[in-house]
Amino acid sequence: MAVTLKDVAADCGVSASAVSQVLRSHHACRVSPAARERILASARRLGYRPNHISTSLRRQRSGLLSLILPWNNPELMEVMEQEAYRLGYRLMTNFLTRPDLDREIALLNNSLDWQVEGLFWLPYANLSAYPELLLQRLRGNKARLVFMQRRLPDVPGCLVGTDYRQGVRDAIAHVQHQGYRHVAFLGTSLKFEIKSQRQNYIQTECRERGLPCETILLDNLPGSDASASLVLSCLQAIKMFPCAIFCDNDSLAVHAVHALQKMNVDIPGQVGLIANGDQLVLGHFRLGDITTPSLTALSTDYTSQGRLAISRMIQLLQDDTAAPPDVWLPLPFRPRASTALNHPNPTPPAV
Amino acid sequence: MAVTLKDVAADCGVSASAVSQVLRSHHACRVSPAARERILASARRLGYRPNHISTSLRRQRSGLLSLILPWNNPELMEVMEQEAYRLGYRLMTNFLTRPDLDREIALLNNSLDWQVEGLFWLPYANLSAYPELLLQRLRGNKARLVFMQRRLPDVPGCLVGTDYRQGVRDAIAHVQHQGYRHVAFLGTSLKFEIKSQRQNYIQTECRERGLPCETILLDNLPGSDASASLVLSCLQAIKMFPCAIFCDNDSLAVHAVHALQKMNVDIPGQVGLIANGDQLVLGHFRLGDITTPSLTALSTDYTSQGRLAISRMIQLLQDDTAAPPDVWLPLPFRPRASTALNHPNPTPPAV
DNA sequence: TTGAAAGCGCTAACAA
DNA sequence: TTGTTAGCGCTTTCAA
Repeated sequence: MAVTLKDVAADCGVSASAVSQVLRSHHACRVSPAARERILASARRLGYRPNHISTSLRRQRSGLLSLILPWNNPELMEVMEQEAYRLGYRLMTNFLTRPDLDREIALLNNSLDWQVEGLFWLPYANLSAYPELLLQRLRGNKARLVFMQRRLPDVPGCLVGTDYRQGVRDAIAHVQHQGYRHVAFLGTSLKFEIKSQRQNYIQTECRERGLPCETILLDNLPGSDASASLVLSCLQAIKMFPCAIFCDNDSLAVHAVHALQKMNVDIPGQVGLIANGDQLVLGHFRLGDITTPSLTALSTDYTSQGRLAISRMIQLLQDDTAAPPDVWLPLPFRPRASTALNHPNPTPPAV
Repeated sequence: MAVTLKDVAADCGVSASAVSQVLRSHHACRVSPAARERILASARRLGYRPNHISTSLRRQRSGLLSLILPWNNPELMEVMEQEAYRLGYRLMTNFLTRPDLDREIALLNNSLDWQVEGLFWLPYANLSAYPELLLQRLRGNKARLVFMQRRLPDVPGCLVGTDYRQGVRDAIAHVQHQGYRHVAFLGTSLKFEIKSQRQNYIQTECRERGLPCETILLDNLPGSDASASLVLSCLQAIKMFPCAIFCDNDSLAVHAVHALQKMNVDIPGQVGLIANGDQLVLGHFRLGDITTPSLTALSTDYTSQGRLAISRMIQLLQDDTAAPPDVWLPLPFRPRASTALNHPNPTPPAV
């Protein structure tokens, strides 16, 4: 069906190796100009296209990279895919929207089965959760590994992440300065290391600044009707007003807005809201700019992170020697309306 | 480096083909139980994993599918990837956020070079824009084609789309019933067939219902600061109030909300807003539920569309004979606050 | 300057 | 029940 090297060779009466030389070699031209011309003409006329499967097998080099993340991140996907493509690689992307360890493992194995040259990975679980066989493959020096945000111990590779500590510091300083006298952390109770890390940063920062800090953990991932229980948990946990609630992701923040508004709680007067993520939505807008009130947020710069991850990968791929050092990108803090306190002495809402 | 069939064969003293039989054959067990056990044990112990590149080459069957769309659609990607995976295929996804014909062509060719078995594609340009070589490859009966929303003539394949006609009909009926006396279509002036199709539907429907209808086309894609010019175009085009503006995509709708609010135009009192798309955002929310006011919208059901596209592809892959018929999914209309007119005799805004 | 040959890892037909 | 063989399409020595 498809036109192969052999077809081109037969068409212009040379050997397959000559055709391969002319069509695919970047450096040398050990073929006579005349033959060269004939080969190029034949190839064009027949519509020859190289078969990536066979070149990958022969060269032992697939040109594939794989991205595996525990959530759907269009912004990161887009920039990484484009950068990879620009540099001659093809990125296979997989998002695990819900926690699903089996699928995560299957995807990692499948990627490795496809002989990917590199893997971008934000591991959802801890080291012990992954099968030994998989870890062996990962440790075997074949595929390069760039961890996104969180590294697995004892697995070689470098890391590109976002530095939450400074972001949290900025956020807490801001809300204290605005006059909030209480802080609450609103998260999900999933055992996911990064999340508890953020929680710790917030608690530490509040302690140092003498701000009381409550923690509210929701049992299940917020579905579309989780708002009611959410607002109740929020308000019950709040002892002093005005209170600033740090929502551990954008989704929680939107839920909180809806829920608080339904109960006529004044944002930012009685409750201030800080979102973590501030995702790019529709390619143009940050989530925090779309809601009413607009949401004060820690807005992770996934475009930079993605670009950096790719360049780190290229480094790993090019010289086998030293892994480049981990990078932690700064996390911009964006104050918006949801924490612009203008009630010096607010009254607590009637719960 | 990696453990191959040969390694396993050598390890337990049988031939490679025996190992292949035991490890990879689904049907027969022509190998003695004893040998079988030894092989399985060796494979497990050595951590054998099949090389997808070589099996694909040998079997002439890659198990790859490719999705190429002219915009970033996380919802569609997620459902299609999962469905494909469930059915034993691996989906490679590529989004072209900005119009980029060269990249689109390159991605199509690259997918075919990888010997994908099927291609899901929403062509951005018209037939004549694509090189003849590419069209030949697409017409050659190798890779199956499922067009998303829009088909290219003279290229075999089936289609899965959304039926805008009924959706538009519902929307226009709704705004007329709400009391809007004028309609405006707000779109981008990109030459993209689907868009002008929607525009036509709206104009036709308005004509039949005796509603005057203006068209506003923006020259460039809306960037973050396009709002000002946008609102001006809108308001200048409006001759009668209250006016319902049909925004051809979510992004335009959000821009319109911002712009109109900045100019103190009352939504829905003076201007009603209808969004097309109503994308799922953060996996939980529809865009129209996040904004204030909430946006009346035509909300495309990408989850159904994706699932259907995959099942169509499987049909194409399984029997070569007849292409399944095209499908047009119904397009749910969701009235929300942005068209809930409550001013019977509104005054025009001061422009 | 060229072609023959070997082989990447695997599978499937064939022969033993 | 098994091993041998011949490739899939391509690249890269090696010998002519």
